[in-house]
Amino acid sequence: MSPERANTREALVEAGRTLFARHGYDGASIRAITRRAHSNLGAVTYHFGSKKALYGTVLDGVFDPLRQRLEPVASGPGSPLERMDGVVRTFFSHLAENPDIPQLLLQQIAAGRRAPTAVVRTMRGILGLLSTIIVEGQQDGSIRPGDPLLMSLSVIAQPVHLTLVRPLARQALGIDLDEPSQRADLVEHAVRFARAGLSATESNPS
Amino acid sequence: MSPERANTREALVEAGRTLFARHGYDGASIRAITRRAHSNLGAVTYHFGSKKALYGTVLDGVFDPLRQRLEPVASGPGSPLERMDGVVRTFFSHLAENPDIPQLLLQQIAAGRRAPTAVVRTMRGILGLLSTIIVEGQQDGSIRPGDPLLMSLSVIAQPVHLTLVRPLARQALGIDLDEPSQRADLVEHAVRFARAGLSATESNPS
DNA sequence: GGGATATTCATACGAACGTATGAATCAATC
DNA sequence: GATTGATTCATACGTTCGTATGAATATCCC
Repeated sequence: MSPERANTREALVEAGRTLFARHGYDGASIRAITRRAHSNLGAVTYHFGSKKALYGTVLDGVFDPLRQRLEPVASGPGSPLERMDGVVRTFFSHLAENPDIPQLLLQQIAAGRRAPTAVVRTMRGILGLLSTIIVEGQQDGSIRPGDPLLMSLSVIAQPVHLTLVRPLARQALGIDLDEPSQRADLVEHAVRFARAGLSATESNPS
Repeated sequence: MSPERANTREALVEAGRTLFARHGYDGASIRAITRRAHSNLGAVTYHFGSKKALYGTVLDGVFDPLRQRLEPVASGPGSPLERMDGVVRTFFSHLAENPDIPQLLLQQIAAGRRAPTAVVRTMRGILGLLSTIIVEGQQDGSIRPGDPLLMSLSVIAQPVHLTLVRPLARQALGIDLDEPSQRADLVEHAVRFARAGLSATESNPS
């Protein structure tokens, strides 16, 4: 018997993660998911009760670790700007190591449906971490004034947007941001851009 | 007779724009589109030949005007940084006046399929405009060194990402970025963030 | 006003969808 | 080794999908 058959439930979650990310909730059929998991059409109904329940399980397993990984970086040692650099780098790394995450997030936004709790929880958590750093930096004078929440959104936009737009950039511009050296340049650029966007410089209009 | 019945083709494009934006290509059924256009199931096949052809027509009519509107702003008078501010503001305005655009772009990226020519053309055009400004600013010393293409992507990320993430922000954070005063703050923030991310010195005129 | 053309409309087809059902098979306990 | 519960599997149901077809109706030109 095949080795992965040992845990059908796990195989379904993994196949679901890949296919939900690739084709969205509606676009990923139970037939395709069970086929990819080397399982049977009835397996999703049996193990999860419904397609939607499988989707929720997939999201829980994918989004929570992201927040957990950013947390120590954000509240660790270093100046606010240094910690912010770390968050951006870690964000990039995590998205690169888990390519399904940005896709799932994208599919979720595109669907326009009410976001599952895992997504909301993660978003609140991450923006909270960043806002805390920014407020701290504003207090010690290293970060310029401004709404911490909006600034956090702009910072997050760097790794998220640049990761999401990758396939389009490849097709429209012919640049492959997955290629390691280009990717390193991309991360360095994003860190610098975010830092420049935040840091308090000599003069600032208020 | 109903007044809109005068031009079925137009009504189909409009209904298609709304529903493709709202539900994606696969999610917007011909039945829903023709129903919304107060037309008949066969109308899409008759006027466009296929669903895909209607989709292409919708994208052409939506993306080309964006580039055309940004062009005079980018190549108009003013310093590079000032023109960049103008581009960001104009981008926000255009997205706000045409709420289907970010949705359509999002659906397109989410689908992961090869992007239609209208999308590719618009993306190339806009990034070309921004890169030109940035190169110019780097030559006159007002914009810091760096890959002009990556910098352009980071600038674009501000209006695009902040517009796309709006519904999620409302649900997860309880902030309504559509509300006029909040929206004005958002635009001002994005302009400042982009400028700070680009500018070589801390010079902040006005 | 009548004949040609353009457009609308009702209907049909095969395919794919999520889910339900019940039999077949496996695993563990006694 | 039989029994029991967990899991797998084949199959069926009703719905919706994109497209095709041909009749019905509207529009236009002479």
